[in-house]
Amino acid sequence: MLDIRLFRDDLDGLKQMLKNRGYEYPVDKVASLDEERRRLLVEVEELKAERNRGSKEIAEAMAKGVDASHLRERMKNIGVEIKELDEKLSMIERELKEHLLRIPNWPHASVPIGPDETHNVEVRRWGEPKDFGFTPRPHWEIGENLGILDFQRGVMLAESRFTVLVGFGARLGRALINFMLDLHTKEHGFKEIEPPFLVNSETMQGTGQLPKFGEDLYSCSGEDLWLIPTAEVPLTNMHRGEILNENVLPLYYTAYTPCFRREAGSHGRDVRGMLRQHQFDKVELVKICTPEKSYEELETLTQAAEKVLQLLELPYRVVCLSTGDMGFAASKTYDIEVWLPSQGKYREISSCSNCEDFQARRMNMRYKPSEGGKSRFVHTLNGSGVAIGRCLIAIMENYQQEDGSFIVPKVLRPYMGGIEKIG
RNA sequence: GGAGGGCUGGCCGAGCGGUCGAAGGCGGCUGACUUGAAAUCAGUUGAAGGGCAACCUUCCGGGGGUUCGAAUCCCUCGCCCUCCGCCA
Repeated sequence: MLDIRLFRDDLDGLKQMLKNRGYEYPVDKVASLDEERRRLLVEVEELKAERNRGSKEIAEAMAKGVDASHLRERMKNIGVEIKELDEKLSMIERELKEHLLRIPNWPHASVPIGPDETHNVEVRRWGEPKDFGFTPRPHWEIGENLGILDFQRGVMLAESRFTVLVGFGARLGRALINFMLDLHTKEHGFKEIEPPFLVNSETMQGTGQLPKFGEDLYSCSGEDLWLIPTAEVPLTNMHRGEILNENVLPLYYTAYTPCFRREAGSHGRDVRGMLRQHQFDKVELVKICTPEKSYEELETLTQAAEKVLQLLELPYRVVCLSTGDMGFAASKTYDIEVWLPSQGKYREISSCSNCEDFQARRMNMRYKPSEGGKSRFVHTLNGSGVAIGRCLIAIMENYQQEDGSFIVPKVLRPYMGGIEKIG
């Protein structure tokens, strides 16, 4: 949620910002609603002040035994007026809030301006794509041949975009989860959390999934519960509505959770294999910090995610998303893209964002500065550290051998009972 | 699912329909004492919105109602606790 003051002070800047993001929004309407709101507020507050004075007078008159019926009559009329204005006001406030909840975050000045992913800027590369000496197979071939990925049964049990991991496939997934959680808790200072996988709509609104993106979520019929599309949702909402002491900041949280996404807008994309699933595992990283530190924290958050790929010895690159490619809640996002030999492309495996105070404002999550003064909104950041399924794909493809087997990365072997090769 | 009890400021906790944003305590902050700290004493300390400001308004789980006036009375929803039932 943006600060309503932006609609008063920088309406033109706001319009340009939305244009950069490829959004259309009637911001003039929002600005005039805000004006209307303030006009009504002044009006109704004056009446309330009068009623408060009048009520006090009535109390005093009654104490003295003086008749106050004429005053009561007048206050009664004012009461009716107040009620009407209050109703009008709360309608406008609801409408205003509804608008604010649907307007995306303001990108940071350092974000490249452009309509889509073609304007993303590569920041750095790590590792060298391997020269195989044979045509590398896609992960679905490797996985099916080894009997560790079962796509048919995924469809049979659920529907398309569900996969069953079998035997060493399942075990490798579990190894990756443990490896990543150990790394982030032991080396990067994150606290491990196991949050609910279903959350209520207020929580979904806090991070920005609702009200605008409900069609991307799975919900439970007859209950106000939604399946989380990422652990970012429960982790970031951990302190919703709280005023934190500055000395507890920054907070670093990590969690393994499954993630559930309808993938409503991606029919026909990545249908083959398990690159894009309705359910996938992920280890997530979340930071809650002061505004002064958040961009520094974004760099170290991204580096923490990169460390996973470095230890797994998977080639990757980091790109800074352009205004048109960024998510709704983000001010700045780095995507980490891992090399997929079968596609000859780098593909997203992690997305690290600074949301500044956009989510904090929705969640009303603030901190009390140590040096005193008014409480301020915290900044929130999140990043995948990293997606398990896509990591599994990257390992199978980058470590594949000509005979159809693949090598287990060294750092994972302790988690795999010492197994060095699958197949 | 059944029965009962509760929800008040950062935390704990009192509160008669009017002078209650709310006693008291803890915590925080400031000062005194101290070489410093602790202890002690004194003072101070909620949030949001509107306004240049003085100031005004709102907030006692959410919503609604009664009333000139609601933390206080009524209705409703939510959550928490205790007991019973069921259960990994």
